[in-house]
Amino acid sequence: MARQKIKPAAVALTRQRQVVLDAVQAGDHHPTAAEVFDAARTKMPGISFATVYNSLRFLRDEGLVHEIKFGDGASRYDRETERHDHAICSACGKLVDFDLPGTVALTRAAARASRFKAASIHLTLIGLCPKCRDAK
Amino acid sequence: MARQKIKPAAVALTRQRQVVLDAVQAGDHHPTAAEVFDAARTKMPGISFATVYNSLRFLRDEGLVHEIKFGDGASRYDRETERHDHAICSACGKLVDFDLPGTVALTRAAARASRFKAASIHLTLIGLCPKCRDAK
DNA sequence: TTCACTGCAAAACGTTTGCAAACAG
DNA sequence: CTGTTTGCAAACGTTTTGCAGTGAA
Repeated sequence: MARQKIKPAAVALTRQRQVVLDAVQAGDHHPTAAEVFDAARTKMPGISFATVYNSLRFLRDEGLVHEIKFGDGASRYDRETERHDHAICSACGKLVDFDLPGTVALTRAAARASRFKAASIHLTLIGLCPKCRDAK
Repeated sequence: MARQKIKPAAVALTRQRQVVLDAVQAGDHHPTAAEVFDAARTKMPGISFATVYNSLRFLRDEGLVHEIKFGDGASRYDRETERHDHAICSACGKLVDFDLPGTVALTRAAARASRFKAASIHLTLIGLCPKCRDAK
């Protein structure tokens, strides 16, 4: 299968993996695997479900995409791979990334309270997105 | 099916639901549904998988237990129903509850950063539990 | 009789895997 | 030729559901 480079010194990706990566990186959509599959299909009609899953796993392991797992069913995939936080709208389900300042101190406080040696911290806010807040 | 009260003015529970509730409340184990099923079976050998699941959903909806969903497979059930945070050991998988002081201010900061109207905030620390930290 | 709950088996869901064929190097 | 990746279908683990039967009021 043909490979292509994205950039010099970047990982070489197969066409399938490139298509999957593009699907995740298009928009700040946080698509599920099924949505990635649909998007990938429009670019490469023959691509299979298994390949999309395998590719997503590969890209996640390579650090090229971020997998977000909330309890609510399917994993979502995020083009943002740096540490960040999430907010979910309880009305419309919208998921947005945001960055909370001061997470270093927060992590230290959480480590103290839990008596764990902290590696990372995940913070999720449940609430109403601006649109749903205004709609009320 | 026989019912029994836990306390005056508390919800009346069927025997099955009581057994499931007991299984969750025994220890700070954070059992999965499958573990609750096993524990419930020792007290009531005939109880079915479906009934355990239905009971857990019922108890969760009634606010008697707390369901914790991390991405890693099965839901865990927590006897602690008040707001609190979780720490997971990346080495042994141990899950502990803890309480971070100052979450009101934290929620406000997260709401500001995300532009959401906050309802609740969930914080999870990944790291090493005391035992695994010492074992290194 | 009425209504909720149980138990069983089957379905549903998201995800992973076994395997043969296709491909790249 | 050798190792990797694909595509298909089938399997997996978790959870829910359809439905007949049981129990409580």
